[in-house]
Amino acid sequence: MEEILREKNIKVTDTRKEILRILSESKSAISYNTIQEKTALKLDKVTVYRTLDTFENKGIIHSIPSEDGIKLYSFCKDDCHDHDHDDNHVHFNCEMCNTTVCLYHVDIPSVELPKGYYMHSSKLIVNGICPECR
Amino acid sequence: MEEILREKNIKVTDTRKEILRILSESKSAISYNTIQEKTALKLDKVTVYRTLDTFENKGIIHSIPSEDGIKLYSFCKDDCHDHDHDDNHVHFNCEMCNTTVCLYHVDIPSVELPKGYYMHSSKLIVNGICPECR
DNA sequence: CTGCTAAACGCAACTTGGTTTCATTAAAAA
DNA sequence: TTTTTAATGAAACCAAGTTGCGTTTAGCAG
Ligand SMILES: [Mn+2]
Ligand SMILES: [Mn+2]
Ligand SMILES: [Zn+2]
Ligand SMILES: [Zn+2]
Repeated sequence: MEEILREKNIKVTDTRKEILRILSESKSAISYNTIQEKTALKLDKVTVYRTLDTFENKGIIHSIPSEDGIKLYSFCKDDCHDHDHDDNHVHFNCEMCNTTVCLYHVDIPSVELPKGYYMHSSKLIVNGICPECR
Repeated sequence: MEEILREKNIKVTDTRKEILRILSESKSAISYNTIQEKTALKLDKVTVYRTLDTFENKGIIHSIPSEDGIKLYSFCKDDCHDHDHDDNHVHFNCEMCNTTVCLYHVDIPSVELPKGYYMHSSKLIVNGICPECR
């Protein structure tokens, strides 16, 4: 776990290790609030948000906007580098349990855009019912 | 314009006509703030938000979450009814001019989900460069 | 091991998009 | 024209996230 931080050349601190641990143990993408719920430590709000920003910029995690506008965070599985994420997988949001998971193995299909439009990236969020809630 | 309101069985008011006018004249999806910028009337914040909610619930407009978390609103072109939108088109966000447009003619492709997942709806947002900014 | 320094932290205060409450007004049906 | 019900508007509120700034500390050099 600490190795991830060392690899990315950022200082190893308790807060960072803790947030990394929580993220790594989570099966779904989680919010700032969930991180606070899951920790026994006293984590400062600003530090948590800054840590998440750092992780995202370093390509350790990526963020997904939830249905209600708040940001969810999830580990990057593929090779993501500084500011260069490779996360073109589909996200699934369950309408029952209201969790969002990364479907790392489901790629976003390419679409035919009208003339003149050029794609850099895309996000596909599928809403429905997850296996657990079925 | 007023006819839309009558059809949906909601009262015809100046605020509603104005917001409807601004939305109908806009080429891209717009935010609450843009509505305030484009009106000469003094529109109350609460009323505007409530109006947008009403319009969305009635199937007159639909909302798209922008990159930075705020809600954008755009006319529904197809047959949308109360709480039953039929807006499975792609949205395009231009990274240069930072506008989001509905690509009404580009359908969201279907994806093969892992076993146990059931889809109700999906949202696909493509980021890139629009024709004007090319 | 001991400084040194840039990076990280932490508190308070702030910003912002959006909502709640509740009293007042007005559209439109009777 | 009256009545009813939906819509409005002002104030206060809320929650997610940010800014400013002084303090601490990880990790490197000596
Ligand atoms: Mn993901
Ligand atoms: Mn649209
Ligand atoms: Zn579920
Ligand atoms: Zn553009």
